[in-house]
Amino acid sequence: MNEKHTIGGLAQAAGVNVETVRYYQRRGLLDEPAKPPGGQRRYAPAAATRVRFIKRAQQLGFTLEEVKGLLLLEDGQSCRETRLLAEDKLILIEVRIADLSRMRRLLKGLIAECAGGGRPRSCPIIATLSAPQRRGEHE
Amino acid sequence: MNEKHTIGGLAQAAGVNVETVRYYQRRGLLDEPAKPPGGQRRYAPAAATRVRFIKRAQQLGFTLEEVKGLLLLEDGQSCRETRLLAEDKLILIEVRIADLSRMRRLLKGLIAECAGGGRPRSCPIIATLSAPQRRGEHE
DNA sequence: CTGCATCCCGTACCATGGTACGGAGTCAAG
DNA sequence: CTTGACTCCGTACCATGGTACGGGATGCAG
Repeated sequence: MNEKHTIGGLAQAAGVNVETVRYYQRRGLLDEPAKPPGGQRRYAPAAATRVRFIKRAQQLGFTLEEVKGLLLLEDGQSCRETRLLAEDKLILIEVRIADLSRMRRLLKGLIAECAGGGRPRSCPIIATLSAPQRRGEHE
Repeated sequence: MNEKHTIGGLAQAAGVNVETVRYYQRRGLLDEPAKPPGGQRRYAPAAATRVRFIKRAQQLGFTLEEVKGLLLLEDGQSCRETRLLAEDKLILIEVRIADLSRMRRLLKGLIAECAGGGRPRSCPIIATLSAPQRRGEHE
């Protein structure tokens, strides 16, 4: 069961569409194993791992280009530049978390107010969130 | 300076392209003020606020359709259904935060390991992140 | 060795979130 | 009242991240 996959097997193992695998190959996120003369390609189990990683990273909001960068972390031999890359991504993630946390706080407040007494005044979320765009917060 | 804007002024005030404003109108996220017979539309300052809100929400990972939902929080008179909507969005945000937090933890670990001694073994991030996709975590 | 499932590969199409273009109308200064 | 900037509106185009399609080759079961 842990043998080398055909593209279909890989796709299934990784939980994606065959076309998606091909697409990742075209995009350079996954390399295409050499085709045995007049035959079909075979993928090592690691390929499935890689595809799953791509999917996870995407769910966290990275674009395929960014994921490509993340994948250098695995491929690159150079741990040094690799670490810098990871640090960049970390900052990116932290900014996103901070933004979302702010949004969460605001939403919670809104919900509490709404739940409070059903007062007829308009929910304050918009006014709050779109205030003069405090600089340096998520840019 | 706080007068009603033309579409260009609105776009500038909100920090977006004129075409984007039109696009939001087409998408129903912003309503188009009536055009005075044979003239040009004028937008209340609140429109800029709204556009800024849309942009912020997008940066937090909401699609325009979702933002449309969020905007009902402002538009809708009904605080009750509005609250339910907000609660849904809150859950969505919390899931995203949880995912990102996991990613952050992993990246931090990776960076620490890399920084540790420059050992030549491959960075463990990929293996870790793409582990058998523990179910119930971010689905 | 026949037949069905897959693979291969190129090309086309899709949704989302815009951006660009072009011709006609309008507004405001000089 | 001319000129230049802007508006209006429809339509076209763009990038991203895929998905679908179709014809020929291949693989594997019976």
